This record gives sequence, structure tokens and C-alpha cells, in this order.
Amino acid sequence: MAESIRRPVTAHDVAKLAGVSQSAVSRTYTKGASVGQKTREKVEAASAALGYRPNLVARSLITRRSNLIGVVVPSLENPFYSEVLEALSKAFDGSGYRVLLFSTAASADSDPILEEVLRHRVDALILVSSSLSSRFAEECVQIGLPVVLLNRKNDSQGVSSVTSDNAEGGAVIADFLVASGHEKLAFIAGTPCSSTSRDRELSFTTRLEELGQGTFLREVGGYTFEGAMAATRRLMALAERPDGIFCANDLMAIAAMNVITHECQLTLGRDVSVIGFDNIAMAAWPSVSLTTYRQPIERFVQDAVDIIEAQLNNHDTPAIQKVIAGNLIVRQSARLPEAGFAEADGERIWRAGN
Amino acid sequence: MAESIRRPVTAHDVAKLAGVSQSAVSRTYTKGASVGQKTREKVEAASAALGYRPNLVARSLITRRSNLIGVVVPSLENPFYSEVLEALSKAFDGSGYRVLLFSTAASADSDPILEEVLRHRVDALILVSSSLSSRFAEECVQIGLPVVLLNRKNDSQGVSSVTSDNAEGGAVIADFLVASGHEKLAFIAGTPCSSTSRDRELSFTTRLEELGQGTFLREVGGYTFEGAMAATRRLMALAERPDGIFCANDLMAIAAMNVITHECQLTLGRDVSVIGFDNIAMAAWPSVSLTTYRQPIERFVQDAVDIIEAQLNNHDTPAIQKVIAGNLIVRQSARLPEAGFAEADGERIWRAGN
DNA sequence: CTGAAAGCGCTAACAA
DNA sequence: TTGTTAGCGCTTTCAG
Repeated sequence: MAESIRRPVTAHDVAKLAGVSQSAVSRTYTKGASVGQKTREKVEAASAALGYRPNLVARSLITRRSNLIGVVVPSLENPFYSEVLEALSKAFDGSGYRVLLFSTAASADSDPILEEVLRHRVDALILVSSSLSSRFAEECVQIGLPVVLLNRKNDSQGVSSVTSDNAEGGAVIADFLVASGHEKLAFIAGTPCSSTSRDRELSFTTRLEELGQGTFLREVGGYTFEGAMAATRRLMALAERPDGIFCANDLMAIAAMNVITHECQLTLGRDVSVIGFDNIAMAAWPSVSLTTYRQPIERFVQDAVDIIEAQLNNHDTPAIQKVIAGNLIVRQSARLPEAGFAEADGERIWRAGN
Repeated sequence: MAESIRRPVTAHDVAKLAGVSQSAVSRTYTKGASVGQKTREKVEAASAALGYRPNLVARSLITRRSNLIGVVVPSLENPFYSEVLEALSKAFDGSGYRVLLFSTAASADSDPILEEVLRHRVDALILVSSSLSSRFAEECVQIGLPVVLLNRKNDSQGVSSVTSDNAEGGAVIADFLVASGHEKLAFIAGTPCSSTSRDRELSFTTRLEELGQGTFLREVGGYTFEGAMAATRRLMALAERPDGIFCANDLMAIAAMNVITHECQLTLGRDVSVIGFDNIAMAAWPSVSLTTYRQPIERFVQDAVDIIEAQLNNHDTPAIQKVIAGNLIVRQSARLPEAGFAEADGERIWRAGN
């Protein structure tokens, strides 16, 4: 019953059947190699007959290019990361690269994972919302491995990064909340160690102080839905509860909205305002309608891919730190100021007046 | 300025520095090889000094095991697939396998992708909600490549599959909707070619007929949020609009809920009931509270992983078709029957009474 | 336990 | 354009 397992067909087998040399077979499947019409036909015939499939592992060994991009993402519970991952996969697909996926606990030390990634001889590395120890950063530069940090910055030079304009984001959200008359503001942070969360918070509170709104509340939501629900509960249990909450990402903002409407029986945009950060697809759903600072995922990913491909083609291409402008998309989760609205990409946005 | 790019350190370099043979280095990093204490120490010292990292590509070439699992998933727009992907990644991680990701348009022909997957010499293949041409099915069996279809069945024997009990699911949902007094039912299908959607629909309508509810409406939502919104609009625009809608998955159910509450100003669970299929994390959010048939993702993934590991360890392990029992989790998106409730895993579930 | 030697399947000079 | 010849970096017999 058990069909005997065929030994994989090699270029050698094909060559023998086609009556050509093994290198002729190789050339037939190597882009830009010169093969005669006759030879190519014989090879393709034999190939088809035998079911030949070039072994990319062997090819990688000699070309020293695996056509694999290591991608490290935190929990896919957050739709933002699913969207990023899918966009990355699609973008690289077009250039012939495949994604070798590493999913990691957001907070865990990523060094052991990176060790493993490098053993696989990936051609490049993308770290999404995850930092890189300076030891590894240096090492990657030394071995000429292009690395891009997505949605996180890094002290080390030599490592590229693509982030959105967290400074502008936090500030414009402060402007918006103050312009719409909020008086007791709160921030729900992701994790203390995340540079994005810190940058957003810092620019938010700095601008608040500039505007004379010195006091504000603060909780940590850990970037998760559950964590943010708990954080929101603590906030709303306060004697003087906030009337405006800025969450370090959309997932936490949606969690906050759930607590506010379904547990506190309050109305969003009237009793309490919630603002997120990311603009995940879900934020536009009518039942969510979240006012949020958009990080344009397509640009994010495209820039990361461009940086990597540039470095792949020319190893002297310097690392660059890219900061992408976003904008505040206005929906219904937060009370509106009187003016300052505009239109962009079919969305209603808001800019600080002048 | 440009730091010269170091040639990667090889086992040979380490051997030379350590004053041992290259094979000694290899043994040091090969599980279950015999190396003397002294030798091992020398190798490890030299290794550390040079920054040696075993090349898994070269290892794969000779062992004929890449430690890579090809995973093909449809759009990650659907959180169900993100959850599956993350669970797969985590599960394989524990056994030393990595995920080589292939993201594909749900409807596209997957053959070209599979061709590419096989060239990479993955050790096994998981196709999520995607079918396999019989040509490939046979080929995979012949080359001894374990394949598991997740959330989809296949005609070909020899290919394993893990699905939830779609027949039971569709039937119990019909029972539930009839028991709670609905009179005009509708089904929003995924794609016509999807076996899961067809199975769910067939068992749903069959049971409906058995219960004397012959007529029902039908639309196609294409498994997407937008598609399902459009389908729901068509349904709700009908002179005799449905009072109960069963959607082939949760994402579409949530889209339907959005249209019903925000566009039609109707109340879920009173004017119209919506039932989904999957039980994605979001279904439990207070603002969603979707009644849905649970597909236990952890079991799904665990079974798939078990099948693959069994076949990896013993190539004569036969393919198996696994069907996993789910249950109907009752929340607030659908009107309730009078009786039949129970508790399971901390969730309120419903079973056809008798 | 250790080293020498033979490849894994393929690409890339180099000659012809 | 072709075939011949070396390896890519590693694992794995096989002697010692």
C-alpha cells in the first residue's frame, strides 16, 4: 500500500535524461544565463517528464542569498501587526522574497530569536515594534545584513528605522483635545520600554503643559485589549475621572471604548473622548468610529522594503532613519473642536489651527 | 568609513583556531554527537572569539530537512487567520520549526505558490482555508511531504485535513434560530468554491427544511467585511427582510451587525438576529457580543501540528481527516430560545433540546 | 573520541 | 553556446 517515496529529482537526473550536461540544466533555470533554444527544449521536456524542481537550498548555499527575509512581529492579536505583516509579505512577494516569520512576545528578549534568524542566513531582517540590542545591531552591520526597525527607533546608527511622526502625533492629539474643551486628560501607555509609546506620551504631555493643562492621568495597558480594559476601569473609577483619553494604540483605544460605553454606560464623544493611534481597518467600522492618528501602513512598508532592496543591491547604501508624517483622522469617538478640519485621502482630518 | 564586510565565519575557521578538525566543530553543534569535553571547550572558545554561527542552509542541504514549515494563509484581514497563524507559529516554535509564510488571495489559484513552496524544500505544508489541486496532492504524497489542510477538506486521500464540524454547526444554528422563533432566515455565504461555506450552508438549509422552514434568503459576502456589508444591505432592502442571518464567518457577521445597527437603525437580538462562525477573539468584546459557532483554534492547530510531527517522524503514518466538534456560543446578537443553555469553558452555549 | 574524505544539489568560472 | 571542474558549508560514514 505504501507508495515508495521517490528520491527527489536532481538536475543531474534531468541532464542524463535530456542528454546534456548538468550545468545546462542549471542554466535553463538561472535568470540571465545563456542557453540555446534546442538545449532549453530538451531540458524542459526532461524536466517535465521527471517532475524536476530546482532545490533552492542548494542554490542558496552557493549564491549566498536565501531570498528569505526574516520578519519578527509581536503578537498578531493586534490587527495593526497583521496588516503590517500582510503588507510586507505582499511587497516582498513582488520582488521574489519570502517571509520567514518569527512571532515573539512583545516584551521578551529578542536576542535568542535573532540568533536563530541569522543561522537561517536570511537576506535581510525586519523587526516590527521590537528593539535590537546594540550587540546585534553591530553584528548585523558587520556581516552586511540589512536591518530595518519598523515602528521603533534604535540608538545604534547603522540600523535603519521607519517610524511615524510620534512627536507630531502626540502633540496634535493634545491640541485637538484641548481645542475641543477637554479638561481632565489621561494617557494609556503601551509598555514602559517601548520607544513609540514614550515618544507619543512625551509629545502629548509636553504640548499639554504648553497649553497650560499641567495635570493628566496615566495608566499602562500593555498594548493588549485586556490590559487596556483594566487600565480604563482604573481611570473611570477615579473620583475625578478623565473626560479625554489618548491611548498609545488603536487596540487599546477600542478596549477603552468598550469599557466606557458598556460598563460605565457613558456616551463617547460626549461624556468621554477616546483617541487612538494607528488607524487600523477596524477603526473605520461604523460601530467603532475611532478618532485616531493614522500611521500609513502602505508607506511604512514600502519605505522599509525600499531601504532593504537598496541595501541588498548596494551594500554601501547607508542606513537611514525615516519618519513618516501621519494625520489625525476625525471620527466620532471624541468630541469635536469648532474648526480645523480638512480632507485627506477621503478621510476627514484635523490640523492644529494657527 | 565603510566598514569592510566580514566573510561569514565557517566551521573551518573555528576548527583552525581551535586546533581541531572541522568535523569536531560540526559535532559540537550536532545534537547527539559524541564530542570530548576538552574538544568541546576548545571549539566553544574559538566559536565565541570568532562569532561563529552554524549555517542552517548548508545543514539543510545535507540532512534534507530545512526545519521550515510552509504555511499558506488567505488574507490576514480576517482575525481568524491571524489567530491561526500565530498559534501555528508558536506551536512549531516549540518543536524547532519555523514558518515560511505565503499569503495569498483567497480565491487565487494556489498552484504557482505551491510550486515555489516546494522548491524551498519545506519539511511540511499547511494550507489554511485553501484547497489543493489533485495534481499537487498526489505529488506531495509521492515525495513524502506531509500536508495538512486546515479549515478545508479535500477529495484526495493522502492529504490530511482538520476542519470543524460544519455539518453540526449549520444544523445547530438552524435549530437555534427556529427555536427562538425566527421566521425569515438568510445565509451570507463566503465564496461559492469554499467547501466550508458550502458545508455550513447545506447543513443549515437541510435542517431548516426538516423543521418546515423551507424558504430562506441567500447572499454572497466573499468572506470580506465590505462584501458582507453589501450583502447585508441587499438583504435588508428586501420588502420582506430577514429576521435572522447566519453568516459563514465572524468577520462577515460583524459587518452585518454594523449595517443593521448603524445603517438600518435596528436592534440586534430584537429586530434582527445575527449568528457567525469561528468565535474570533473580537466576538466576545462587549460592543460586539456575537453569537457564534466556535471553532476551537487551539485544538485545530494542535491537531495539525500533531499530524505533521507524526508524519515527520514516521513517513508511513497515514493521512487523516479530522473533524473537530465545536459549539454554539450564545451572546447578544441573536434572540434567545427559552431553554437549552449550558456552560462550557466559561462560555454560555446552546444545544438543540430534546 | 577524533580526523580524513566523500558528498548534499547547485552555481560559476573556465575552456573548448 | 556548451561541458568540465571546483567548490558553497556542512554532516556523516569510516578508519584510526
